Amino acid sequence: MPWQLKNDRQIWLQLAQILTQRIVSGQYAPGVRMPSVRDLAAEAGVNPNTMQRALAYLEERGLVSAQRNTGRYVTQDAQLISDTRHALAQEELTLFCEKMRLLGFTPEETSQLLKSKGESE
Amino acid sequence: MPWQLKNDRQIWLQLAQILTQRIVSGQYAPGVRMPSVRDLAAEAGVNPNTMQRALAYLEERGLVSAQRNTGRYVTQDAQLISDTRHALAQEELTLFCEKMRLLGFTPEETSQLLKSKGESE
DNA sequence: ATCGTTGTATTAGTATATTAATACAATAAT
DNA sequence: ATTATTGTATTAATATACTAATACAACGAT
Repeated sequence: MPWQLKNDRQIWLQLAQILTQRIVSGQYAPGVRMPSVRDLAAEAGVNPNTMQRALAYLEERGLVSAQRNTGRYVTQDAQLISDTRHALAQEELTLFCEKMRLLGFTPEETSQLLKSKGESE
Repeated sequence: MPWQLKNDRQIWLQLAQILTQRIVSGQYAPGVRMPSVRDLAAEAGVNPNTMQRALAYLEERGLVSAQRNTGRYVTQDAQLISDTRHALAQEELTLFCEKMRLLGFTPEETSQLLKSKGESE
């Protein structure tokens, strides 16, 4: 899975989002050890400090915890992961609907467009 | 309509997006004169240079055209406006679906969530 | 005991975004 | 003719993001 970073948003925010996605989607399973800060940074092509900031953000949310010398681990709290997943989905849903509304689409039209897109793939 | 600017993306990009939304949604009708750069900047609480950059972006797309001394006008090309509107909608749609996919939701689940949201409002 | 890896912290340097302060040419209004 | 407003351009200053280069303490592995 590539680290597709754009320059239109702060790098650490994008990193935090990608890391979170990997956790809630199960790509980083509960309880497993994550790659080291330096490895993740190298993989993503960013400075370790920037990756560290992203990881600190996840730590604030309880999604990961750092063991000072052995590494960093994904939380084992499946409920928290699930809650986070659904909260993020709702957030995306709300933002998407608002954008479509501002473009002049009704909720019905938006729903229809999404359905059409799904069927065409 | 407020100018709700965040600091997680470049200001001029946000301004350009809002201005575009106002045009494609008909809030700024085809052919009408827009407020001056300075007025728009004051209204949005940004520097005139920043607003100018956003407007230059719209001008590149042909959505507005500047009459050197009388002001700036929305294009009269209704087709261009319509095309832009649908292109932006498709773009939002694609981005949204991709984000939901990365969160671990299938297209069907995503479609269902959107439908539920619409019905609950 | 030594070495390497871990997370974390600090300081400085660089690049970029935004603001600030003007300036200018063109023209409509007076 | 003068004045005010228009879009546009320029230069400097400031704030912030990111990188770079280290350093340190803790601990497992050898």
